[in-house]
Amino acid sequence: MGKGKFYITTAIAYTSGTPHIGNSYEIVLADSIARFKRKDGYDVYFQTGTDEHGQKIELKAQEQGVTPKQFVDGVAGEIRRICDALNTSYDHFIRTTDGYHERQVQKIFKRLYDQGDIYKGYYEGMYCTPCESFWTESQLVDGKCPDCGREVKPAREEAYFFKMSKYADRLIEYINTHPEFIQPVSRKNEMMNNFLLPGLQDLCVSRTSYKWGIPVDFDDKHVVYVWMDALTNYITGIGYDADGASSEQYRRFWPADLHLIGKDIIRFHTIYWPIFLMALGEPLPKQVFGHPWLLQNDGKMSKSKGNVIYADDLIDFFGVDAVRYFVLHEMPFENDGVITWDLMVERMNSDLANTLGNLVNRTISMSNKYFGGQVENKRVGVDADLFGVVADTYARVSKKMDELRVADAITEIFALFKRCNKYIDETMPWALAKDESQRDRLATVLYNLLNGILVGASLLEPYMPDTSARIMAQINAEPVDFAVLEACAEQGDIAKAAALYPETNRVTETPEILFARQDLKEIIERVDAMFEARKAAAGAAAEQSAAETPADGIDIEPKETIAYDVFDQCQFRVGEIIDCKEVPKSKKLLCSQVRIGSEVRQILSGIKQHYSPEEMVGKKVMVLVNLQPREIAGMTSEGMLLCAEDAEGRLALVVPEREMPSGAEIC
RNA sequence: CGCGGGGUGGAGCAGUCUGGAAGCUCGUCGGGCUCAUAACCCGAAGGUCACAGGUUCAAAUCCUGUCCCCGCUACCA
Repeated sequence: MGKGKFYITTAIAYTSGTPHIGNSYEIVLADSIARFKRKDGYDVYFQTGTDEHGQKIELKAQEQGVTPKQFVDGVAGEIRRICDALNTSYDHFIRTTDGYHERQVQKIFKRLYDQGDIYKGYYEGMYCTPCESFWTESQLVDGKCPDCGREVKPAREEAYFFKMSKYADRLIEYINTHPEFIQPVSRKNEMMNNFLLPGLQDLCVSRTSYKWGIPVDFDDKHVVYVWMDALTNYITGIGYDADGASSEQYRRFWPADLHLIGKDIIRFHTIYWPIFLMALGEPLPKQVFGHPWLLQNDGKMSKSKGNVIYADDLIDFFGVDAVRYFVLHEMPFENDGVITWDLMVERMNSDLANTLGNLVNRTISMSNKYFGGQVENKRVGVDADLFGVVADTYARVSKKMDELRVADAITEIFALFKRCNKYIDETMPWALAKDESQRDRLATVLYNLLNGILVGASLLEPYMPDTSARIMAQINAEPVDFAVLEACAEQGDIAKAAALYPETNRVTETPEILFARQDLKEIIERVDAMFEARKAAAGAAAEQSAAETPADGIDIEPKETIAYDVFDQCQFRVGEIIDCKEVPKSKKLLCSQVRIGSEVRQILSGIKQHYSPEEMVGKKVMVLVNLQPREIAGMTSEGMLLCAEDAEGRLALVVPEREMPSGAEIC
């Protein structure tokens, strides 16, 4: 009876900040698949969790003045709460700071080192000493550090590397013989052409530049590279042991049947992860699906604007199931989907309230009105078309789910509800009710509707579990087992599919509204109010943090001490801005004409967000005049205007404290 | 500037791989119905499938070139 096991994972969420609705989409998608597979007879294991190491988190924690662990505890808790709020049915929530995971990562690293797949070498690149950063040739700007613009020099640093090249051929072979491995297939060629076929470079799998990671236990200067740490969650979470003492659960569920991930991290999951597994001698996951993104359309999302949409907001406005319906329905297979309040309201009203909610409501009303809530199947009349749809929908949905086309699967279910609505108009129960001789036909019609709703609501359970349960309560029935629907479909037993509703049951006397229609104008007003409040809160927080800044100012990274003659090489003069324009293609640049003594120079500055061209004109400012001219955004800049910058990145031009002529030397 | 994704009736999309009568949802207009959440059902209008060439009996679909839009990135002297 069982169909075997099904192990599904989401990517583990990076705990650098609270996820917005676009990030939360993945868990809902995974949940709908997990729930479908469970109902479909599989032994499902569904894992999600959080990825909690790395430099970025170390920095964020530092900024907030807490330890990295305190920081990730907060964010991970929040992420888990959101997963729960979205009613997702994960079996295990793994954190990469969990003890069992960290121990296994260390063991795995040691084992790969012992067997020669990981070797100690040197990371070589261009190094910027003040920034403490390595850069690749392609990242350099004019051969200089892209961050600070200073000289970089070749440097090498001890690091551990993984011999990717050793396994590349085997991976190419695997990908070629398993066309279903990378989904959508369009991604497969990208990986092959860009990484595998040109030749895989060995991967640097340790870091010494930060501490917040899993230490390499035999060389504790190093921490394990975050991706190696993160990817292994898929096996450590179900009991893998690098020394061969893996759990029974691991032996049952590995390899994973589906890794659900965002399209941006396909490379890690289809190249590095399989190769790590090969090195460990473990089988490869059966399928990796890189799903598209759910984007927010109405203006750029940003915390300072206060218009980021979180899962919580949508749940407040529309309820969990409407949110689940929306994100699943709006996400096509290969292209990014869009989320707007207009679209939410439209889906809510036309699909959930009108098509589904109203169907259930009118059917129950009529059942009560004409038969006191208990409808027998009198089997009078011919309703082949309706029966065909009822009997067929499971197969259609199932096929779409096999292709991971969840949005299309839901559409199939709603096609059934639409067919039921049409059936009401075709049969006109209210007309039948006026003719006593049609009483059995009337009962048949209502029975068929209840049966159609039963089947549709049963199929809806994986996507909208609460709604499914609410419909069941209203029609007083248990969800139909998928095995029954499958059997009907396979045997072409339409008669059975048309008689699944228990006719001795009585529907509720007081049908509640499943989904209330929403007024777009009202929603928009509430949304605006919410965003305004948030914006104000963000502003207040910023002010408070500014107020908290000590009166004696801010601290910055000190530079090396320099000799006087180094300073003396720089020539600063007072310049008067006589004209200023925006650089059209740039978000940051203003182009000023600056009179310095008798000459006029063109100077570009990244201060568009702080000064308008109008207010620039007439200012006398401090100019570094003997800087080598440079092309920026297609224009020449002959010098540099000097600014002070505060902790929030606000800029202020440096001007002479009392009136000075243009061209005066600053020394 | 680099990389990626797109341009199909008013809006959002499918169809493009494997050429063969241009489809879905929403909106609009007209009609029907009154069981129901001003809901439901039917019908209509509306598209030179971004543009220009080419291949073909036949192109939204294949080939070549061009334009435009979006995301990331770069530009902060």
